Amino acid sequence: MDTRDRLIESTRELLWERGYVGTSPKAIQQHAGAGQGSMYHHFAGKPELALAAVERTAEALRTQADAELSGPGKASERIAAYLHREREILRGCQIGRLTQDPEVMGSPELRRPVEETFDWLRNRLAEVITEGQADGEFTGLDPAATAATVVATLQGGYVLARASGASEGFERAVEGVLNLLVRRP
Amino acid sequence: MDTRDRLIESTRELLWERGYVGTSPKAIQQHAGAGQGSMYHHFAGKPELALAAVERTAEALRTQADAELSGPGKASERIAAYLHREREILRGCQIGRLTQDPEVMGSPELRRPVEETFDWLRNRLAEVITEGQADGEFTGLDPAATAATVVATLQGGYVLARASGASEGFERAVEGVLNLLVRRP
DNA sequence: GTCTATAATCCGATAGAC
DNA sequence: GTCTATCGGATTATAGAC
Repeated sequence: MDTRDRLIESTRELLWERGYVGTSPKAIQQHAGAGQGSMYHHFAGKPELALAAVERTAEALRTQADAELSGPGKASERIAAYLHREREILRGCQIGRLTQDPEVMGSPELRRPVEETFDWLRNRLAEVITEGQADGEFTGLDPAATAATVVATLQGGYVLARASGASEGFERAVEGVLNLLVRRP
Repeated sequence: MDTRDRLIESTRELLWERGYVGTSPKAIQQHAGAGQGSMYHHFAGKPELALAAVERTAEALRTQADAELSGPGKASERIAAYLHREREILRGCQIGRLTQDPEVMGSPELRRPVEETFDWLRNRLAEVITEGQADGEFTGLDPAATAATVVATLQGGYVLARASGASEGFERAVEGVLNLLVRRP
């Protein structure tokens, strides 16, 4: 991994941990083992570096999600697999946390990959729900609204877990939405 | 409103907008129309002022939520009223946003009111769900898990709305979870 | 490409006059 | 109580040597 790559990876890590406002160029340089001159040779400044990091993270998240959602099994099984995927729950969502950052949301460039990621995820989940309905699952549900609920449960599950410092809140929320989706009396 | 109060209210506003890391004492002073000496006369520093602000916000949130959840109507109607309450959706949740702040979560004092707020809300919602089950609603659902899902949907709804810069994502998520809860075929 | 030096500004806080 | 002055350190760069 060359210096440019280490800078991007360090930025991804620090954005996840501390957000954009809380991440300084100096901290990135130290984490990457690079000097100031090196960072400013590869990137014009903090915003450009953050954009490279966010875009890489967004693509990784999409790839991971699609692996579960386009895998084998019934629609409900694929959604359950996605929700139960191994996650670093207490660290939160790498993309979702950026929505709390005023400087990210205030920059159209930095915000675009965040918006696109959630748009993609909601659409993909709605497709899977529609596929399930063709098999007799999820009867009577609106795919778009239900997809939004599933994504929101995930994002909110991270909030509950971080609030209590334990993953239990996340797991309860996921258990609850799966019961609502699948075990419909 | 005296100076001390204006400092607390300004801190509440800025914590909501920019979080703890993104809020400087200087910004608080300017927002409150107070000088440095004035702020440091009333509070030992930024952490003490933030604690006063967070505690006041937590209590306000609890009071608001309890007004809907302990109001008139069936359990499902009270939950719907709570979810449909007027909110400044694009500004996000004043308490939930703090879970993304590493310095808040790293301070046991600042984190306690955040954790207590979510504990209280989950418990209160679980009680309401249990009341509904006594009336034949929510059959077959686990109250604790379902309560976690409802709270997570709200918190995640804010994330979806902020990601797209429009409240539609929030409203979809709420619509989806209410359909799952109430219109159970 | 990477390094060190330098700089203007801001940060969180203290001191002391009024 | 509130104000201004001041502080040491961090931030976000730029300049220029190597």
